[in-house]
Amino acid sequence: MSSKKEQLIKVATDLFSRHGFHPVGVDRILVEAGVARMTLYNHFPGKDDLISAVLDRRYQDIMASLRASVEPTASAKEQLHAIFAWHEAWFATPEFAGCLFERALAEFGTDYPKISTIAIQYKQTMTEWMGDILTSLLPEQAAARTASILMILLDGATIDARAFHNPTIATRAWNAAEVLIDQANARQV
Amino acid sequence: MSSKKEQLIKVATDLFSRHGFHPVGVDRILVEAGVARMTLYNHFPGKDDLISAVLDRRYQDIMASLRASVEPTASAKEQLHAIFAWHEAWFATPEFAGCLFERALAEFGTDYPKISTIAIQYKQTMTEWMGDILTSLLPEQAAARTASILMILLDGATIDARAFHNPTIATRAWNAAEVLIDQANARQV
DNA sequence: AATTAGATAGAACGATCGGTCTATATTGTC
DNA sequence: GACAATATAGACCGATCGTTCTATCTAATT
Repeated sequence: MSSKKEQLIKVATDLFSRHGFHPVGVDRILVEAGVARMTLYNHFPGKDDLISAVLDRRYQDIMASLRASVEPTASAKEQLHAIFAWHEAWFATPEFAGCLFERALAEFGTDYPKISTIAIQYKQTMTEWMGDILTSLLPEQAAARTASILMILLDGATIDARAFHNPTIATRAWNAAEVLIDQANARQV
Repeated sequence: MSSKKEQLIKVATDLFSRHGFHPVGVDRILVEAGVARMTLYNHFPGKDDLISAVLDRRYQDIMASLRASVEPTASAKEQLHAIFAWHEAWFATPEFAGCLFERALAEFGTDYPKISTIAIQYKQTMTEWMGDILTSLLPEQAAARTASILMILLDGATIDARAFHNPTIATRAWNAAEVLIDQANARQV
């Protein structure tokens, strides 16, 4: 894989994260990456596709990092707790600026499938994953239902952590998640 | 108040909601509003201030609509349920495109105080309001803690409702909220 | 009827946008 | 050392950006 292409994705990810997708022009990416104009357009048909590549890379990085932080032999609740803890650590990161998928969705809406598809897929993958973990505790339907609530909690926590500059919101979200899991579990016995 | 100014705010709100803040140029707003260029700049120093005005208006409209949908004599849970029900109705609206405050925050970050302040204030007002309602059920600290969870649920539900085109997520969020309120209430007795 | 404030159309500003083209230079492979 | 692929700098494209200016016109107030 070309190192120039890697460099472009890396720099673009950083700039988009810091300033958003629309405000960052192609020129700025080129200068900051130290890459010639045509090199970008040889690797990507256009800016849209660079954004797609950035989101795609981000998707793979995040999922790998998340999966690495979850011990597969641990209990369901421990696994889910690890996911929430991963988010708290992320929120505390100095470069944290919200979820790039959410922001892409916010800027482009669902009208640009090339961009919005990845954002939605991320959400679905996360929900399904948590649903799978929950099947060891709950029947399938309840697991799916609870997983979608956990996703709401994660998304809401991510939003509020950025708005309030408060990483500990993840802990609060996990406390709520634990109550909901226990309650779903108790009800089902 | 000038009808032209009103017209500008109204049309800008519509366009920003549909396409985002950056992609909508001043020209487009002018054409769609049927207003001359200088009329806009006589009412607003610049596009930023028009965005501010749009968010400010939105803030007042939403709060008024929300407050009108909540029966002040009802029980705490009924009042909170009304807030969630309001969101569900909103999600089901054909023009629903996420929360404009969230999207402003996503596009501009916290670097533009003129814009981000209103978005954050909205979140704070909502959280405090729900906290106030909860004080009839819970001690002050528990009320504040629970309110911030309810805010997370509302924000997460708003995000996911747009991403999944699924208004019923509000009901799911309310079910979770009810469990959490009851649990906080039971623990405290 | 005179005055004043607000709105009008439209040209123009410099800056930036995403994208194309060309011609030269560098690189890695056989 | 030859060859093919990749990267380079930089001019250039038309379009759009937010904003300013001028000069005319309309509407309300006195």
